[in-house]
Amino acid sequence: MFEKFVKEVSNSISKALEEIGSEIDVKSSEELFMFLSLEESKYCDLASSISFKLAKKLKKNPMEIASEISENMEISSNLISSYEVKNGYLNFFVSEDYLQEVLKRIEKENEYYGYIGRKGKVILEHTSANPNGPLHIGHARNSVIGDSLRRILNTAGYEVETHYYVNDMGRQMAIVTWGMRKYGVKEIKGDHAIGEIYVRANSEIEGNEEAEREVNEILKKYEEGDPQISSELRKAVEIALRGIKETLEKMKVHHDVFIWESEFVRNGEVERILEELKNRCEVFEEDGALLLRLDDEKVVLRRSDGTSLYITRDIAYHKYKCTHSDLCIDILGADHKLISSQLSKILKILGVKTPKVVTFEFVSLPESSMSTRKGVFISVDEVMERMIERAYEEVSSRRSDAPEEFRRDVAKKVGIGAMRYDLIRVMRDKPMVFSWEEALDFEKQGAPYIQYSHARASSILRKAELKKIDEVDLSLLKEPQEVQLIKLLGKLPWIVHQICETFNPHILAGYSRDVADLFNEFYRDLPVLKAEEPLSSARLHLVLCTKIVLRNSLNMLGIDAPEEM
RNA sequence: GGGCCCGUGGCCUAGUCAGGAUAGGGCGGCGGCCUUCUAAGCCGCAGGUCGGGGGUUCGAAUCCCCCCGGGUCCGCCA
Repeated sequence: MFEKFVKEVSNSISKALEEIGSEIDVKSSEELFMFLSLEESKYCDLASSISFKLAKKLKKNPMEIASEISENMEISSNLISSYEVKNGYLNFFVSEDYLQEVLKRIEKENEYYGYIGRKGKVILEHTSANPNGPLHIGHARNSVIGDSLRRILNTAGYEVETHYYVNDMGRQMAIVTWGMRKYGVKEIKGDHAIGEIYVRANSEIEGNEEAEREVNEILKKYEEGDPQISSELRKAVEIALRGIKETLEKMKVHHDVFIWESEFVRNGEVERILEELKNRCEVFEEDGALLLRLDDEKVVLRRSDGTSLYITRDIAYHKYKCTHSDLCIDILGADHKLISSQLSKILKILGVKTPKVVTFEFVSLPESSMSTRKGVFISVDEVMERMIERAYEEVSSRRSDAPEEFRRDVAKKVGIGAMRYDLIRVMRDKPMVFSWEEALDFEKQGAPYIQYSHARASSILRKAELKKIDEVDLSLLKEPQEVQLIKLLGKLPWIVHQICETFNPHILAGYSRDVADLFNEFYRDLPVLKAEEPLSSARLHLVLCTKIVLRNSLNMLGIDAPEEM
């Protein structure tokens, strides 16, 4: 609803500007938003500092300009109640109609509230960790950003297809295959079993020329399609992948397609792309390898032994993704920035649309960065297990009367939710340091806090009978706690919009916490069930709307919203 | 050496893209609130050179330049 309000305010200011004779030509509402210098403000519901902007141009006092605009402004929208000029700002206020519209819309749209009419197909690739060990907490950041974006974009209206790109052709899988022959596979969760082999094989291979040669041989034979090697290597990938999938499922992370890298070699696409590149740009040989010149850097496209490289196969994969979608998104660690910019340059040469690359900084340990190869990492499995355990202790102490099954269920929802929330709440560009103390602290404002607010709202609704919204006098909701809460509830679609523009899902984490905050204040100060009619009924609808917004927000973050906890 | 990112009270963090009205939160600390809808909650107090220095501007956490600290990339690895 807030988007509508923004639009109405924009229109009013634009018209006033036209009256004054200021020339503007802005098409989209986003441009208008920027041009009119609209900002959310604590002094009003929407402020414009346009007069400051124009002051320079018109060589006039901002105050004068503001009053001039204000005098020429006409409000035709029922969503705007009033406006004022203050300190040079144009301050707009939302109307009572607006507040009621918010509540009605939320109930009407219910689980779809947050939809903003986006259209088109999105292919979103995320996680894509090499199947050479278990997912660690750094991979989890990728998964959580990717999966939250999938849910948010989907709510916005996009058709989203998520991909996990399985790197079965890399050197690391050859190393695993080599190690698997030597040590066999332990009877533990597949990804952990493969991880152990990988670490052990790596340390043994290092500096061992004989072993290095054997690994290269495995790689070459796999690419050639040698049946024996292929079946061994594929088996290793499958074992690891089975474990990874189990972990992802527990995290509530969903992938629609798992696509194997080798596919693009087998179907001849890699070869076709090399041919096309030869025709389109400067490709040359050096010591038997095939290279491409990009600006002042050189990119190797094929090894001297004839095998392909990651980037070459990635070109083929991206050609597929970008031609089969309206928007192609990659969620990648910040270390991939260079290679993805090279990839985009090559795609441009091929005349293919380029992907939107969404990067995130690493999660490290207090003492070092993580390394699958060295076996230095904290697995997501371990984090989930300990967080669920912690949550279980918590429910058990708070709800000692509740049945075991209930406590287990809540512990799982809270534990996983807390982990996801902690990974999503921080802006992607910021490096994070993982600490157990921090992870296991459920006292801070995190997922459990928001889930708890949802449970409180649910609890009230369980105890009351709800009248139809049209039969309730919503104008009774006048207390500041109520009004503020309603205003915030009205902003969910706006939040979704912002995330679609920036791919910054942490905005939603902050928003849902703010909703919980205001709801808790409302909850403390104003009785619902014990209020008199018809006020009680009106408040009940506010509780329902809050519940819907909290639930939808949590859903978009992949966090369960328990009815009771 | 070059590129990219980050640097906000003891700790974590929002705000930075699109410069504006007293820099928002949280954790930890201190002090309060359970005979009222779930206290995983609420209220109050203490705590800030927005890494440093220049510059642009009526106005800078936000834009530009330099420097410092941390991360990361610059392979016939992925």
